[in-house]
Amino acid sequence: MPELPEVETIKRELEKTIINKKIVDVIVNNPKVIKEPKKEKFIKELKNVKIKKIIRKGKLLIFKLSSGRYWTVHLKMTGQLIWPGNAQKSRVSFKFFDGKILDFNDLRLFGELRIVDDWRKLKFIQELGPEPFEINTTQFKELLKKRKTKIKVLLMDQKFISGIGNLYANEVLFKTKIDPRRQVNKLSDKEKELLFKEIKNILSKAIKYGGSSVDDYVRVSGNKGDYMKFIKVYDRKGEKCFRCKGTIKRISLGGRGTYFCPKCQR
DNA sequence: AATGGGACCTGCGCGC
DNA sequence: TGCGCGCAGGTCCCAT
Repeated sequence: MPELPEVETIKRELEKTIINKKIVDVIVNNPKVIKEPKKEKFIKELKNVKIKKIIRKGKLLIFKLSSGRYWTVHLKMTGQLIWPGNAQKSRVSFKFFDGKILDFNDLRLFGELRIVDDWRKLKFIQELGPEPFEINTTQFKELLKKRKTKIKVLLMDQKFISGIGNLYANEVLFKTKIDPRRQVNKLSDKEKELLFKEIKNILSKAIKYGGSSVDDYVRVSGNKGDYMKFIKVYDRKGEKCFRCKGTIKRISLGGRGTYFCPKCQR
């Protein structure tokens, strides 16, 4: 599932391929992923404009166009951006002046494409919490104050902090030996500091290795990310804990699969 | 504010 | 072997 490191990887790779290139055609194989404006207008907005800049905010990719408007892409769970593509199994494809194609694939059709005047006005963006890299420890601890929910649910809440999804929430809590069910207000100062440090460490390392290819995520090239080999708990139900030889357990928190070691995560 | 549920989708893996 | 069901998770939305 694409989280901050995966989306950042895609952003960096696309910066090497489509910046300053003109889109000459848009092929829509399934209009469902186009959220605004309607298909015809969407195509018109992208035809004969260049991609000037790529921005990432949380898990959202934003392309600044030469028209001054913005094209946004949310990959949700199964979205992929592939270069060069072929428009064969894509939902929408973008043909550039040199004949090369960027594919937007999305098996489960949850992805969202938009053209907007200003991405900063999107409701999703306005409500988005800060990224871990935009705040310091003091601010992180301040955000946690007065919250009483389970720590794992809060880490995945994009309105609280943006960029962390299910996989990295599980990994960060394993690394810090914190039980995902712990109430936020019961965490010690030391635990909060450690948590914040490891959020940044793990996300940075995942970016360095090009993200984690679980489920459908792949890099722009179609290759898998390399962070897989560092994953300690995600999807390891019933297997031995790498740290204490306990058994990894799977429970549901916030409606999501939660993996942890009940023996060493307290 | 917290919690839990369903909705959106499709392919895969499990159990019978 | 084959079929049907539950599950996967990012986000929104609703009820309590």
